[in-house]
Amino acid sequence: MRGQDSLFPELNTADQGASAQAGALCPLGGVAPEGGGAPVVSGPVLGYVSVVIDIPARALSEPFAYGVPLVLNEACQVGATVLVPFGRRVEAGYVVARSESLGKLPGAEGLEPSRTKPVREVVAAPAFSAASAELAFWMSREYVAPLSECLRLLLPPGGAGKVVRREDGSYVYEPPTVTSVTVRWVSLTEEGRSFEPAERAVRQRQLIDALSCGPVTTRELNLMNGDLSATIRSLEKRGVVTVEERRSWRGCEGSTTLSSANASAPKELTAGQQNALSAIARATEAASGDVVLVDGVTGSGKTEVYLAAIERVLARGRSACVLVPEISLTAQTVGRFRSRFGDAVAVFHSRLSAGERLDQWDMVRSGAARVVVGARSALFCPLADLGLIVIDEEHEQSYKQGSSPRYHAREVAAKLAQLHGCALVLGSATPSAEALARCEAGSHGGARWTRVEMPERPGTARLPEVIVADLRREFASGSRSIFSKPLLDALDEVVERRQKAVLLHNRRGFASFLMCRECGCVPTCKHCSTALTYHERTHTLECHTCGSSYRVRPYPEYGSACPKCGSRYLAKMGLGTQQVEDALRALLPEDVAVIRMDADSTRTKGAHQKLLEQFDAAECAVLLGTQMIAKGLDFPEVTLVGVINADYALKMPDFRAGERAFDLLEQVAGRAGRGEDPGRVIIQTYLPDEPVIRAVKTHDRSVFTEHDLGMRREALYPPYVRLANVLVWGKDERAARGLVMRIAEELRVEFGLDAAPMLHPVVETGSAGVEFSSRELLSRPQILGPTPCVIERAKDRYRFHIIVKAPLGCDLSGALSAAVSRAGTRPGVSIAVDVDAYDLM
DNA sequence: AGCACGCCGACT
DNA sequence: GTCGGCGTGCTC
Repeated sequence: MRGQDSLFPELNTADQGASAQAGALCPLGGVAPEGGGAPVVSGPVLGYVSVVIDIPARALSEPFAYGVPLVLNEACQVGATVLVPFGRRVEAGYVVARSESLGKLPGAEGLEPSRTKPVREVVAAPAFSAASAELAFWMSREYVAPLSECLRLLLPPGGAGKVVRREDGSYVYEPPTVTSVTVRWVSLTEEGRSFEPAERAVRQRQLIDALSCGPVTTRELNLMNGDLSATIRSLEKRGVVTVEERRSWRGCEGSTTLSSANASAPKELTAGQQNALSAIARATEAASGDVVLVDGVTGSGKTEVYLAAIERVLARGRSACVLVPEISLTAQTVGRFRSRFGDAVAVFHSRLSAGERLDQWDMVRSGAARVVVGARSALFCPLADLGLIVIDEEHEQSYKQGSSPRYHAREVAAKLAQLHGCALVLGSATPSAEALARCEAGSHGGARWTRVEMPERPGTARLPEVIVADLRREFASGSRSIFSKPLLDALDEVVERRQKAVLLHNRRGFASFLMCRECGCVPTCKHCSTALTYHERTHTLECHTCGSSYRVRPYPEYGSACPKCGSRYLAKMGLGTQQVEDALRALLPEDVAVIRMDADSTRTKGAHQKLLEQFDAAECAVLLGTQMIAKGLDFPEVTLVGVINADYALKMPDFRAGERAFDLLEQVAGRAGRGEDPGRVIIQTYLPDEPVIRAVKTHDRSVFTEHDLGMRREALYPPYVRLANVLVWGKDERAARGLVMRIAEELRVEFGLDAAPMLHPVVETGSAGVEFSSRELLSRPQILGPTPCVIERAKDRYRFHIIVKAPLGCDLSGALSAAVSRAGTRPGVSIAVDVDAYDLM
């Protein structure tokens, strides 16, 4: 049974469903002719509801109207899950609106009441509010996604449950299997406090002692003292203790020894922090979804600003939602919120089990938790009276969902803030071009966007010195080492002074792969057109697209052979973290701890935290890792940060690569010099003249942003245009190609384009920035493609896409939706529409 | 999604 | 003549 049953006792279960059906048959009469063996009753009706059928199909993305039978009057509320007759079947659906008359239900205005069928059964209590339903409608339209998919985001974790048809033609609803759990708590009664056990009653003594500081669970008692259940029972009978069954709230435990997880309020805020707080206060006053971008250098105390702002919101009896990128959602981050707000904090992240998630969600719904800290999906949990939304590291890619509904948390949060009339706070040391452009403009989508700067670190901490190590010069001088001279010297110094260092080895997009030295081929997957990555431990080539695995060995191992020409000379390319680790161990004295943090070493639960605690506890240590170490770590003893090779991040084929590289370098640089001792950053690169590198070196973001924005303006990329990606894939190449052509054609019709894209040269007049004398600005939408995707084939499906660029004010979603629905469907061919796409491959 | 309706080819 | 292919349209 679900935990929510206590809230909704009259509902649910297969038996009740069947009896409700049988009961409904007799008194009301008017049995409909058929309906999947499920007689439909038309009887007195207490108004109508809009129901979204829980089938994620484009064709079903509009709600259907149903009557509310007398018996379901109370239960049939917005947010409830219901079973409804649908065609000759019965389906689950979600109530999104209710009204006394059909005319007042949106979308059902002209509907004949007699064509309406009654709701059959209510199977789950309301999970979302009318305001949340409105958000789902907006998302469905904005992201061209089925409404049911958007509504599912709002359901309690554990999912939607499903409708099963029985042999006899009847239907039953099977609720999700995640259940709540209760724990038995033992406590001393008032009389029990003065109870003195007999001298020889050792067990009773133990029990009383264990309970002296407050209630303890039976599980814990038995664990610490051996089986005490008999003792508990006898003392309960004598009125000394009571046993109480209480709901267990999983996902709340988990402490950390990390000192930085403690977040007692500082005595004094910096000028920047106070400034930010008053901007947030103004946005809150305005109550119209205003946005404040807190643009603060790493270590400037953004988290303290969030905490203080949340404190104010809680004091007014409202709640707050904090989004944090998945990778930095660690014990450290959560600890800071818990140490400030205690049990009022609920947490959502992907590492929680289904049960933990359900309990955290119920804590929010019950009102016990009024602060939520989580990944992007935390936006959809049922916080009542939302007073503030915070998005930390606003520029992070992970805020864009990669599967339908492909929403961006920043945009959804902005909409949510408007719906609730609360403020949205975006925090970043390296804000996205989108956020900066909106603040520059002053408003967006009817809300004010304000940027506040926090250029100073609190206390004595200073921004670290950044040294760029030119690898070309290192190479020219004959060095073949992973570490340049400046980095070697700096490492020596750290060891000598018994301090700590962080080394970033970001090899994303450049994992090891094999290459044949005779024919130059790089082995690719049979089912996909991607290069296979080489895994050292298992001697396998693995496809990261479909997961296929091929046994192979690189030269000089016996049995190595090129799959194409059979040559034995398969060379390993690329440098793994493990190799860097080996080199470090060889280099450093034995008493220096080398801790490696990457996807491999953090696979098991809690490994991430354990490694960080090791680093924290060590006297002198080097932490080596992939980008997961770049964010959020706060260790004052770190005085050196090294980047093994910055170029991997710089040279990705993506218009946001620069932004991401800048963020990564700026973030990892921010790990240095957070304490008393000054920090130093050494960046190794073959491209020292890149604006990204120059900007990090000089601590002057404008060096990068001016270059980046100029590039985006010229090449027509966001924030100057809106971008969408339409993906079409299928096993049958011709069918997929045919459909993508059809969609492109319909898009041209929609935008009134003939063939070639239209560009309008705009001459800049009277503005200060005369950098671009003649700017090419988009005046009409542009359609690029259709073309085969960069990954032409994945999991045996042929993939095509269309990229659409549209002027900022254009109704891109509407056009895409219309074009896709007119183009229709083909069997075995799938379509994904990605509005404001991040991944253009 | 799933199911009916509907309009053309090859089978008892 | 009927059985059956899957294209099109509808489900409150």
